[in-house]
Amino acid sequence: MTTIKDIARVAGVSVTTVSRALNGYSDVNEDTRRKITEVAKELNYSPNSIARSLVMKKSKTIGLLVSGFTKESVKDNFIVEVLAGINEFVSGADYDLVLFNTNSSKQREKTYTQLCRERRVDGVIIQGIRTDDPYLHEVVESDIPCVLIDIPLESGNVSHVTTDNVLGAEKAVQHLLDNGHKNIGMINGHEFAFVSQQRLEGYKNALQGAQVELNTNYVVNGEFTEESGKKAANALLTSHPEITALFCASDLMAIGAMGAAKDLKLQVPEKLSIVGYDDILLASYVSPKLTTIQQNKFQLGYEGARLLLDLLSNQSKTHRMVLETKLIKRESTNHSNE
Amino acid sequence: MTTIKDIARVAGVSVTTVSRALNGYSDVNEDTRRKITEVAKELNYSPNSIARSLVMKKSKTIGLLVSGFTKESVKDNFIVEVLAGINEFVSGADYDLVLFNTNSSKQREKTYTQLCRERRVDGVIIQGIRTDDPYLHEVVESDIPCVLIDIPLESGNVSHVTTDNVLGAEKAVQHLLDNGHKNIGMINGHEFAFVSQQRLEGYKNALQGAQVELNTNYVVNGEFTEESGKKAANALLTSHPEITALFCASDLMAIGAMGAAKDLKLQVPEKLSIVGYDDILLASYVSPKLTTIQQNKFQLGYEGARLLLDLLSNQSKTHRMVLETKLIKRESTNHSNE
DNA sequence: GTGAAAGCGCTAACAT
DNA sequence: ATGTTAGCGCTTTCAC
Repeated sequence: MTTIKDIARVAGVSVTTVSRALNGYSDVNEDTRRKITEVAKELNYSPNSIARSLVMKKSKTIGLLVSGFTKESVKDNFIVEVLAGINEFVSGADYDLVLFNTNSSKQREKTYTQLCRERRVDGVIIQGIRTDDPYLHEVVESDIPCVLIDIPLESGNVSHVTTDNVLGAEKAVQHLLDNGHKNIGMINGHEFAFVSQQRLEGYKNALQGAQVELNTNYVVNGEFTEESGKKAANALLTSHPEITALFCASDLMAIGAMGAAKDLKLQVPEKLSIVGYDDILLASYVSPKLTTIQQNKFQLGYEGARLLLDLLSNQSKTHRMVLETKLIKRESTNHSNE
Repeated sequence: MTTIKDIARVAGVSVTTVSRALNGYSDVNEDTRRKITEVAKELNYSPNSIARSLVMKKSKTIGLLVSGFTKESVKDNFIVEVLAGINEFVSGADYDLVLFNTNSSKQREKTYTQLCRERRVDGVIIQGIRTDDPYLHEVVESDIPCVLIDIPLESGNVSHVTTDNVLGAEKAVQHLLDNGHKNIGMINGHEFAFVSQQRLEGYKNALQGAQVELNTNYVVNGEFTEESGKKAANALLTSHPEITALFCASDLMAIGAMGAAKDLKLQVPEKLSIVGYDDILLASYVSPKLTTIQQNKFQLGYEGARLLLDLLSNQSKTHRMVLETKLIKRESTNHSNE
């Protein structure tokens, strides 16, 4: 591997000059620069970013802490889409991404903070980590600049991006109410996700706005997965046959609920309306196609990356970004027959 | 940020001793080691992997060159699953992954080789790159250890992992033949993927084995996408109404073909049998559910990572790994009515 | 406009 | 068992 030292020798100049020439400084003679560039090409030189990082104390990398690159959780393409958004923004800014092994099958010995500090990432984007994860709080409270996705925390060096979950859930339930439904069940996610609380709040808001009394038995928790949604729906529909509509806090759970309805011989949407949340790819492929609340996952990643880079350049105007959601009416909801 | 120098000062030893103590060398007094570990913890020390990489000339990172983290190509979860497999294997071996910006929207100025050399990745895994990509050949011919996924090239420092595409395609077509189909069309991928050639070969083999004459007009190319599959199927079925079965080189194209069949009022599987390739998530959610050739994407990534680490440790027994595929019979294929 | 020298944080001979 | 020293490849004062 050739170094600037080699170039310096061949070009007959000092390493300082080589460094400056290659980095485009203005105080170097154009002839010298040309010569140096030429020699660099000749020797097939590649700058050593590691050496540079060491002296500059910046690695030009941003860490990615996602739980979900496991075999199981591939079903919602949520992560990939967010990643695509991050990648898109970051690639314009000459940063690379390092993917941390959050979900090692081996016993995890290092905390997220350690991971970040050892690799000397300039910042980190965190997604899909449960709020009861102790490592999460450690990294948030550390001095590492971080952006949280769907976790509403802020401070000097932490920003977050999320969608308006309260309003999103409200839209979903309002849509059901508009269709004449009164007995509306909710299948929420687990309690260790902020979005769960928020979507529950939206559910309550909508009912209240329509003067429909809240029946707490109508709300059950799943785990955001298809299987858990199916189980929850089954339990709910069996014990409360008067329910004519279901709002699910994720599309995957909604799809599970559709399965439960099928088992119970409840036609969707004739006998049971279902609205999901997320608008994952699957939503428009299942039949009936799922009515859902769309959130722009790509944008979530894109804006998250933007917030982080703002943080890194100290030009952070805001530490918080809330994106809009949209109701996508498809085939799984219908007028109530009651 | 505290350094081993700080630790050395506080503990009253030299930096060498600190280094050796922290790295678990045996030639250090246990009392000294205890003292040093203690001070390290006290000072909240994190080793600087960048400094270490510089001197060790190993970065303990492996690069990931995938084309497909774009907004559009999120549909098949192929990439994520492979990634999950890579991540799983690599995490057991204390390597981190760096994701390169292959598909920058900005004009790409650096070749893959440059990307890898600058970051000093120890090796690279390449996936989803078209065979006509000039950068691909450059990196393969470079001295960077690399593993190719679904690109059958080998040399001293390049291995590859793939599935048995010839046999896979053969199984698919054989299944159709077994069901009495004679006029079997094929929607292949584009010519810049090795798998396309191989699957075509499998198609031909199966026909030949059944003494069915090859009609080259029955084979058309798509782009592996749903839209292209739809278009290709439409053209094929319109110009050759005698076709009763379709073998598609990807599930996405098969789903597109199902759309085309619907438009043409051809019932699947009653009037038209369709078999796909990949077994992506969508395959079991569309209706009718898609009969397809399953390939284990997770394993593809897992074994790819293994091959790379073998390469890096010079213990590479083999540079080639071919995984088996499996026919998954679902609802999109049926006996021919002819 | 260019160079000499110091130093980023670490490891690894080579002493002792 | 521990310390001294050099050096990985680069950037950056500071001097000329």
